[in-house]
Amino acid sequence: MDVSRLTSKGRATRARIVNAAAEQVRAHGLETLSLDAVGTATSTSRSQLFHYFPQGKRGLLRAVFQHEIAELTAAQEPALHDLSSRRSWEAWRDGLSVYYFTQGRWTCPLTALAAQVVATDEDLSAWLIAQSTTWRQTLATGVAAIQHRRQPNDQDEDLAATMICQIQGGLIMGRIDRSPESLRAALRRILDWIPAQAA
Amino acid sequence: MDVSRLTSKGRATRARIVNAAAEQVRAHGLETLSLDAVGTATSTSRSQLFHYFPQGKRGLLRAVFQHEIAELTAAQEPALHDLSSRRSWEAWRDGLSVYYFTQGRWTCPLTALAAQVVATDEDLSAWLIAQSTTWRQTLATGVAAIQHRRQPNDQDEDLAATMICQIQGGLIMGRIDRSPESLRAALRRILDWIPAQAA
DNA sequence: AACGTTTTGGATCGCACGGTCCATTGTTGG
DNA sequence: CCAACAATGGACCGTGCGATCCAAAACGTT
Repeated sequence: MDVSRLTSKGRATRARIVNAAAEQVRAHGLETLSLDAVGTATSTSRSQLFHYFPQGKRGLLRAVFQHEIAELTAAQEPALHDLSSRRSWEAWRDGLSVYYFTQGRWTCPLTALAAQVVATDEDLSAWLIAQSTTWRQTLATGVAAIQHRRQPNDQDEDLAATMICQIQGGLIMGRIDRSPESLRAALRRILDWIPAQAA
Repeated sequence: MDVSRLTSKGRATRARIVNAAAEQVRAHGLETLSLDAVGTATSTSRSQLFHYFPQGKRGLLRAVFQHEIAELTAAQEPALHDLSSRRSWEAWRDGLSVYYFTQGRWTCPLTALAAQVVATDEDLSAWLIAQSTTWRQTLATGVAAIQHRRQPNDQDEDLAATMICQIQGGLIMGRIDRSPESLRAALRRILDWIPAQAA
């Protein structure tokens, strides 16, 4: 689908579809996402869906993931790209907190969903790997930056990975026992690992 | 299904079905688990499956989860119930390592699967919550024990939760980027958090 | 106004898959 | 040896759902 060829009306419809699909996924997961339901929710017909997403459900799913990850990334800006001070790290963490706790995003197992699709969609899988790698490297750069180093070393990478794992673990455990506490705890202690800023 | 009424032959068939289902889930996830596939793999007919699992797919799934969690628990024994020494903690961690890294269990997102079913099966969900709570409490007791205390306090609980989150995060991230490295790293540093044994 | 393109409606197909049912074969205990 | 019950085979059904297709309406452009 060549998005640039779309009329503004078309773009709006497409966005409506993506939003509705994302909402349904957030609420009920991937398995129960049905094209019919999306159509009903958006008052669009079958042909529209396949018009905007020639790859069908798979294409729609890709759009949903892009949508969600874009929001996750946006929530961390602008701190994410200047993690050289403690204050900046705190801003980053607060951004994440807002993202996860407003509109109940902590129940949205984005990563768990990702773990599902990697088995069935090779392209999407590659894109997701790239995204997660970028995230980790950005954080690692931040860990290096607060120590006045420009290039992250292996230890920084490891620490960045730890932080991400901590968040993801908190998300998924919270999903299981239906409490935001694990995620909250994870975010509470996530800055404990990073070394204090050198004077 | 009253298991005690089963003939030894019947028990064997039932076990075969559960094993095959567990294997398929491990390999391809929940979504694609089909009763036909299980039947083919085990050379059993439709009626057998519904004979042993009157609740159908849902019942089969419950059995699969029980099966998997039993193995996870067994892998941590006997250390899990005497975590009063550093050596014991190491034995525990090594047990987990063996469990996850032999027969490629690190790709089996047990918890991610659990996160899926909690939405659809209330009973199974409750059971899973109980399991995870028990696990956390057992670890918390261990954290208290190595400090010569009998009762875990909130801090011990928190630490136990952290360890579990770390493992789960490592599992799911590894599933996404298709590398056992995150889990390996998580297990490598998991004992760093627990306080040194008092002299 | 006229033509090409985009957007929309909706009927229809095909099929995978969970579940039901009935009949047949095996097994066990009195 | 013979009931009673368990174990097995396999046809059959309903349906949810992704996908295809044929048009028709709306829109923009000259």
